[in-house]
Amino acid sequence: MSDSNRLITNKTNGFLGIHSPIENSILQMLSVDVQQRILPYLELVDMPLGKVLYESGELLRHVYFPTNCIVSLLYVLEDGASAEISVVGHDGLVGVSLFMGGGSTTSRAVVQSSGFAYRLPRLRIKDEFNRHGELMLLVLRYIQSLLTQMAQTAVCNRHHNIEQQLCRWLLLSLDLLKDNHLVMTQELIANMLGVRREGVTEAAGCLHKQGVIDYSRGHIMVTDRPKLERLCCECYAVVRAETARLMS
Amino acid sequence: MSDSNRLITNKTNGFLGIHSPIENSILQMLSVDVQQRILPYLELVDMPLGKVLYESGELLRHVYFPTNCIVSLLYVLEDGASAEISVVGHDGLVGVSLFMGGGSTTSRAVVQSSGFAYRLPRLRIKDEFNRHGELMLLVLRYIQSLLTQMAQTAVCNRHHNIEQQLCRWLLLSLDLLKDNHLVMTQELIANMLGVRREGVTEAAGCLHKQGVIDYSRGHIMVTDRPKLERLCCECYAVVRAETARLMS
DNA sequence: CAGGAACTGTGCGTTAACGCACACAGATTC
DNA sequence: GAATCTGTGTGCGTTAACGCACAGTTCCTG
Repeated sequence: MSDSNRLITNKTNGFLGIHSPIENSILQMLSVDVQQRILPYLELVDMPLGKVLYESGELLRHVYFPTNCIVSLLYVLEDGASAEISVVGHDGLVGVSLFMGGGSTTSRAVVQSSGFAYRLPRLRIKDEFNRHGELMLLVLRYIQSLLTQMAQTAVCNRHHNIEQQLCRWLLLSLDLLKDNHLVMTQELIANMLGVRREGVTEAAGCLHKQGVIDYSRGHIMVTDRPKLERLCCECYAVVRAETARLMS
Repeated sequence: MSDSNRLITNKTNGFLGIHSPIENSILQMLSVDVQQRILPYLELVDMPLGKVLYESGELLRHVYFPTNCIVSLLYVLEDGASAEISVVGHDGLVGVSLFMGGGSTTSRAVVQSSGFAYRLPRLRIKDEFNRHGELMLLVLRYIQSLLTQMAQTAVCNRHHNIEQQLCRWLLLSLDLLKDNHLVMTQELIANMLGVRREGVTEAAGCLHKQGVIDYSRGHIMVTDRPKLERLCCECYAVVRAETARLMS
């Protein structure tokens, strides 16, 4: 893991120059006023694959605004079984429980796709939230979209098969990336979906046969997105529409 | 349904006298100041079994503070399949999306156990929320406990069997009632859990054989709660602990 | 009190996902 | 280029839940 981290850092350092906080939708939607208040405290951080932003029950120290990375919120059971309940990218932020008074959650936040994020110390973001201005309104709306995503995931877990869920997962991830290329093993996807690795292999095989995706050894390319959407259950469209309504 | 509604109303009218807003934890936790502001607009409403407070996508007109009733938040799929993602009683409120700016959610709220609730018109509660005082802080903490409950439900759906989930459901419902008696058919429980009615029948039969519950025709009595907790998956305890931490 | 509705019990065959074991192939290391 | 590691493919038997059909039982209603 440490080797791949170093690799990612080296490879991506070159992009530091083009990075800007406005690559995150929430930061971008703030007025110049607010931006000027928080910009001095924003810190650009590397988000290598597998990095854990916080563990269940742990006090949150920062709120993260992803730019080109993806973060998964995972619930892990005592026996190690897990399930992803939400996925956050440039359209959101990680650490909502800071705003709600809990200071911690029962979930774990893990980087699912490497990249960068801006982060702000706990106290700074709380100060801004406590002005009860734009940031608060935005965050509240974002929390509602989070609720929607979690609820839809719960129903999807219950009623839809692995292939449908894989489609949903691919589409949600794809929306957070610039291209149609995912760096992700089937093993990790299985952890996210809370199913067996073999189940993902089979589902991915089906999608490949139908000409929807290509993949090999930790790389997935979506080659026919429209078809992917047709094969998917309704859950993706519901989440997408509600998120658009709330965050537009 | 209309007949049973009338019956419930008649039976419970006698209790109207002892009803008070402070039977709802959130209303009770508010200072006299806030209470005095909102009390004039609080309306005691009958909550008969099956009453729908709002449908998916519908604009919310009131926020409800249950006293002795239980409300389920259900997600319903296009094909009619459903799953309960949260259950609300005297410890919470129904209609959080009013506070978050959405005005509606993709879920449906249904009375799962008849009783009463106090409700407040949309604009009144928004006014109070916008003072950014106690009510806001309480609501935010409540929203976080809701997030926890939803997430745990999602994981439980994925990894635990029907019997364990039934135990969780029974315990969560029991905590919201004064006694150990539930008025609920296996058919309805199946809808909540998103499983077959026969599956619930089988699980309930197992619990009965083990001396944990008695039931017949829409009535369930929990006779050995400690044992019920032992048979349950961890999900109940996690939710309960986190709710206690947040709302104490 | 007869008829019907609502609720629960039971017994199939079917299916999706599981757990496990192992084979195979691309990538990395020495 | 041999050894090794990581990621993927595959083939079992097993299991939990499903879908369906129907029987039995209690309760309500006319």
